[in-house]
Amino acid sequence: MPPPAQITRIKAPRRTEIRRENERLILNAAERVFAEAGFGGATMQLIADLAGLPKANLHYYFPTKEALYRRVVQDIFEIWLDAASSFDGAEDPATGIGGYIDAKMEISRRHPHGSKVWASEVMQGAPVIQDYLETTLKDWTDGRIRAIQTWIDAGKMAPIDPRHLLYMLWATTQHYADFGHQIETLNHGKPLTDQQWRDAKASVKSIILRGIGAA
Amino acid sequence: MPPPAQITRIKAPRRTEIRRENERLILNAAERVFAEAGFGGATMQLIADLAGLPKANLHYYFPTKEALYRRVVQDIFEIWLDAASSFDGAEDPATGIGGYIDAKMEISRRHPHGSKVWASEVMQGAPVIQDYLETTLKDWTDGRIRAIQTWIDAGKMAPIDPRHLLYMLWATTQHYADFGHQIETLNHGKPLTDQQWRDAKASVKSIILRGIGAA
DNA sequence: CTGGCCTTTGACCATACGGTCAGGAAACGA
DNA sequence: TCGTTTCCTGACCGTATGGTCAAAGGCCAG
Repeated sequence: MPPPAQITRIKAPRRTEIRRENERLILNAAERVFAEAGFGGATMQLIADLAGLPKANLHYYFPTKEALYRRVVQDIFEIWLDAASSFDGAEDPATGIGGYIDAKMEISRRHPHGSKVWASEVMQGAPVIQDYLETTLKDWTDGRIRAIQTWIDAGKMAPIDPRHLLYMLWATTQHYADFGHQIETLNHGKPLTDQQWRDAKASVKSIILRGIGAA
Repeated sequence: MPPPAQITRIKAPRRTEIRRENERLILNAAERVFAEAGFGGATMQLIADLAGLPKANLHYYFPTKEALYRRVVQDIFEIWLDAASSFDGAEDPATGIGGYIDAKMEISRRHPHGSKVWASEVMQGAPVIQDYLETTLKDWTDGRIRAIQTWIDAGKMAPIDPRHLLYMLWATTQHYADFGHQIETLNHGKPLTDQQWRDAKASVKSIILRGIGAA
């Protein structure tokens, strides 16, 4: 019979510094490798090398490759959902949707690997995050559809099907991350400059806002 | 020294019926498996099972997994480029771009697996078709940009950056294939009906054509 | 200093994968 | 029918991968 260890255990985790640091290291490496090789093509050895840790150490922090992958996808999903704040509380579609486009374009720029992992996961039928699609994403989507419908009913924008508008917003903004390599190739092999990113945002906003009659 | 066999060899391939049929079988299976598992996650065994052939038979027609994959990607690229015909010879943007949207949406519907394979390939840095991006795709893109610019100069549409317009067209239309699973999940788990596909096409065309001032 | 926990890691294992090959079966022209 | 080419396939092989483990190393409270 062990002594009453609960008292000690109940305390906040004692020394999470090393753990936090190493998990961050591993997750960063994993995000990149999963994005560049897909789940099936990624190897724990590759992730370990990129993180600068021995492979066995990865399994100390994440029991399986699947667990690590799941965590990467979840992290991205969080970031992605947070962009919704731009949407909420906006009086008119130009502000709400324009802000959403800006936010999602910024995510595509800052987290291109994450976006790719997400895209791969969904393309393959969402084997690990199907439940998220059915619950969180569905609720989120329903909410925004209602918001858009309110704008339409108030005559603030044209009567567009809100669902297809959302798909267009997702597709267009994420394209700059997921197909960044193609865009870079068509840009003389160079990444977009600050100015080019501004142009991209402006072009997207211009077309869509005018397209929904909210310009 | 062998007898002069060249005379026989020079003839058109004698019996291609079986070969053609089996290659088609294999390519169809491969397209699906590569789409659903990615290159790294796909196995020759899986493709063989889906094609209804023993694994060794695949290697008779396609020497390596890479060769098979390359062929799948090339086939998709062909189909994808052919949609350009809608673009060409159109007098005004509504016809040209509208037709292009219709054509690409139809491809997303008919070849969702191919679109996914293409997307994965590009997302992973186009390791096998980088040369296509730099040559064929670049030329194709430059040509369409000129066509769009002509429309702009003729006052037939608003002065949008043609490049970003193209990206939006690609992103939006391919989204219905690449993220088809997500769309299906948000559609009560059911694939889009004929009517819903018509609505999707109409919505996309409506927003974009109005967005570029060509409605 | 010391005891206990967290962390690290090289060595190891079972499995699954891409690919090979030899020998046989069809298919076809003559 | 015969000879030649194409096609088929079970058995096999080397390798790489995800994961395990036990022993060592480090860190901190008491």
